[in-house]
Amino acid sequence: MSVKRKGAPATAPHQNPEPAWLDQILLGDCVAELEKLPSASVDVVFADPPYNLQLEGALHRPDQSKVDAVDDAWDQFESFAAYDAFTRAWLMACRRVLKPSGTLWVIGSYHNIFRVGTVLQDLGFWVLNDVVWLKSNPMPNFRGKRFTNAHETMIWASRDRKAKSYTFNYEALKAFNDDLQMRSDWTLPLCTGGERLKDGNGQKVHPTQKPEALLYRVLLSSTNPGDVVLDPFFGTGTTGAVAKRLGRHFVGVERDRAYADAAMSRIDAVEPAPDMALETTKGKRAQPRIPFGRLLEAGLIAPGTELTCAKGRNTAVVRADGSLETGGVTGSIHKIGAHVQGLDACNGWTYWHFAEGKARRPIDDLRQVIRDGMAAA
Amino acid sequence: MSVKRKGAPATAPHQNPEPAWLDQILLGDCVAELEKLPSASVDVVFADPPYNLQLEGALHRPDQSKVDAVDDAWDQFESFAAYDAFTRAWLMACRRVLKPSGTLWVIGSYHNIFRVGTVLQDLGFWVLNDVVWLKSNPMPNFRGKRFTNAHETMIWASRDRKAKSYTFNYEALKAFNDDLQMRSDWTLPLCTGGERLKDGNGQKVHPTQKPEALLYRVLLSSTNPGDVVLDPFFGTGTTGAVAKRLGRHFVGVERDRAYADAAMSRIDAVEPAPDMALETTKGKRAQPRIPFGRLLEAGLIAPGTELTCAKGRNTAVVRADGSLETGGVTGSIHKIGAHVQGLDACNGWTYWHFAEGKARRPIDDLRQVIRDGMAAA
DNA sequence: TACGCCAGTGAATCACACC
DNA sequence: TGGTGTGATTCACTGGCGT
Repeated sequence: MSVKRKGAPATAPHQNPEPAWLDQILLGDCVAELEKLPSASVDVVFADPPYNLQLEGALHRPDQSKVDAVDDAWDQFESFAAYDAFTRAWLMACRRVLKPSGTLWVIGSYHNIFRVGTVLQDLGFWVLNDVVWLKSNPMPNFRGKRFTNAHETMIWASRDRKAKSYTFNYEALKAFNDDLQMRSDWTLPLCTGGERLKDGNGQKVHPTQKPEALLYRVLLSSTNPGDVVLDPFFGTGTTGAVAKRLGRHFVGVERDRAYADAAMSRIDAVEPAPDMALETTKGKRAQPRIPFGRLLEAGLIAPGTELTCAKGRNTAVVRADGSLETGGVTGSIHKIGAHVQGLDACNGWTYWHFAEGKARRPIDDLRQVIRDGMAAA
Repeated sequence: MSVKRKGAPATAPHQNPEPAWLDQILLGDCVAELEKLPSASVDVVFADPPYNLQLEGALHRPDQSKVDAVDDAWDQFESFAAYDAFTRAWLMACRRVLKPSGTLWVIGSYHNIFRVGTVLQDLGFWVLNDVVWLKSNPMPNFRGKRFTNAHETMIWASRDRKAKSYTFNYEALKAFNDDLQMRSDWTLPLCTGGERLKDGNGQKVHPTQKPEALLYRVLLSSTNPGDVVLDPFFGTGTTGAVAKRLGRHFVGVERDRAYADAAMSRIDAVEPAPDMALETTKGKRAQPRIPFGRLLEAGLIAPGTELTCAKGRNTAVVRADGSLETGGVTGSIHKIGAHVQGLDACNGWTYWHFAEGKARRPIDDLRQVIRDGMAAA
């Protein structure tokens, strides 16, 4: 059973006819549906499996609004063992349909990615890279109990350790990345705004829709035009939409008919236009911010150092966490700079100075040392 | 057997004597050595285990110079199963010596981190975050067959799922990061230059020496001054050096005497930061609790006073016992604050305001008056 | 039309002391 | 041990509405 696409391109009579499952969504359990495909028939797998989040109570923002948690039934597993068994089953099914030179991508978070990586290695896949998706606009940590969970991890692996010449479009990626080798960290925003599929009530159709820019990089790097990309957890079809846009074929498997229907109409609306898309997806690696604490880590300022204003009139002492202390008041370089001047705001980088011999230099000079070091590398 | 440190601070006679293993390097296999430590004796573990790299043949740069790969004997394992058994053994040993409220950090790359993460979850550790170290100056990929491997992954986990109040210096990290909460991606350079330990021939002493900046952030976030940090793969002692600098105790285990010797002289040369500079920013949670009734006792609020929300729309009257009354309903400042807004919860301290002239100020300001008085006394 | 303000929201394993 | 009550806690971005 499958969801048929409309307006599938006609196959020219002199070519091999395309298999019936191409550019389709197979409706059903992914392991069962994959059995219907011939072995060694797809070039790349991209999989976004359930993460097995283990949430307890509801979480509220500081303003008391409720966080819309991912509590769908498809994300519930009884135990790590059950999750491992599930993972093993779908990875084995994917391995069978992958061509020997094929590669596989899986995305996950710390809840599940270690399990997936271990199973995948045990099955004989060979990890080529792990790639981290750095979210430029992640949800904050509302209770102040952990670091902001600001990234997800993708594993990129070949089918076998001795895989024959898997596809990696090194030069294309380098050109894409302003003539620098593409790194294993990709900074991209979440899928929001007009790209996010909404239902008639304005509610999101799928709780974990991935941004097209992510799939764009994945497919650009590891597939060629005309390749077949399998997504065993198709959801609302981001993989299919980007595949079509880039002139790749897709096969999706999805259990939920509502997701599959949304995916199919979404993909039908896609215009293949790779050249234009390249422009919109391309982005420089965001220049990392350098917080004041970085100067302490780098040993450029030691805890206990006294900073002064340019004239030496106001002073403050640097603490290990990068906060300043003066007259019993503590805060960031900016807050304390404002405080000692009786102002609302202050640029601490230019206000505070450190002693160098008899001279005083702004701490901004030290930040420049860090930036120069990063640029030189 | 251990490597003794020089100039260990004398323990004052009236204090509990420090255990003999504190601020020492235990020379030997980490599982065997850890058996000598009492259980529940360390606050945090930082582990940089062997990576299980499986390199075949030598890797050459485009100019044919040989890359100095990590191919030391200690980094070779026969199989994933052997690596998993090794991982299980040292993680179990660490778990025994960890305090119930302790946390553990492990750093690794895609070669081993999935194995480590899985074993750690299976042993009952509870992952709090995975943190990626983004290398600002990674080694390029010379063959052009993969993405530049530009990051490593750290797992931060509590000893148990229901761990009691593990240490996370949220406010300190926020101050460190220019008043934004710290994210799970940290951009830091590799350990190079003067920080990198070299032997008499200018060769690096250890192949995978970690930058002190990385440990600075780890220890600042998850330990307090005086805590004990265990590093079961001590190497050249980055963990010990930063621990000493930040006023934390360390225990190291290292199998290789050359590494241990290099570590000990390195640590002896470290100058600890002054105690005063080790004080870090604390949030309201660290402040003593003041019940609302205390404001009435202190005469800062009189019974019968009318409180309002910030905009003056909702009102309530203070009763002599510190409860509020509005529309016939009575309860605590929090309960009534929630009630008038139709919410489940509310922080009454910030919700309710008192009149001062024409302005309204939150009752939290009055609480601060009491706290300031306590601090002055 | 431009701009400012306010409300809404995103894969989240998000208290703890006290009785 | 569990139940109860206090009260701590958010970043980047989008979209709608009002001036």
